[in-house]
Amino acid sequence: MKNSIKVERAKKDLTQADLAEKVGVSRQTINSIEKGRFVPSTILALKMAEVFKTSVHEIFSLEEVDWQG
Amino acid sequence: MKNSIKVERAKKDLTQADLAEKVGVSRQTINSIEKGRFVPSTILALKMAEVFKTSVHEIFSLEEVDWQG
DNA sequence: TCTTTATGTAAAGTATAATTTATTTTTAGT
DNA sequence: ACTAAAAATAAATTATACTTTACATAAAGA
Repeated sequence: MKNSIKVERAKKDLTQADLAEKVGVSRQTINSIEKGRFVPSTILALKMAEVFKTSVHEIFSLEEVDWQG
Repeated sequence: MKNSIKVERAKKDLTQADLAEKVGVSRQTINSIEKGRFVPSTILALKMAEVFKTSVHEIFSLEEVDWQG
């Protein structure tokens, strides 16, 4: 799964720590998601969408590999 | 978090088992998510949206309680 | 009634999301 | 070059999504 968290943060001028605080997780969790190491829960994705005032689809998108396995 | 999986399944005439097979999880996992016992991963939510040909937001929505805690 | 299909739950186990603490590396500003 | 903020990463721990197996119930049809 790809994500555009870094771009959305830039648009709103938010640091990873800022975003973490707004959605209620740790700074490292945001970093791990942004780097593609963790797949966030749907609740967390919806919260990010709300903070960025956009849709989940604008932030996260499936890749072919996500349908394999 | 609320969800309208049952309604979306009805629209597409899919059983829990049908949906499970399409998104690659077990039937019990679908049941647990539909009943609100499990919060799905963002990958799973995106797959459901694709199967239902709609958005994650149409299927899942945050409640006040999700922002507490 | 008997059978089949769909659903709801539960317990035990595995995989992984998320936390905490900590260190290192980048980046930006002066 | 120096400093400070931001970002990247890691190890250990905790919480929880998801699987598997299993059983129970309700509805519909033969």
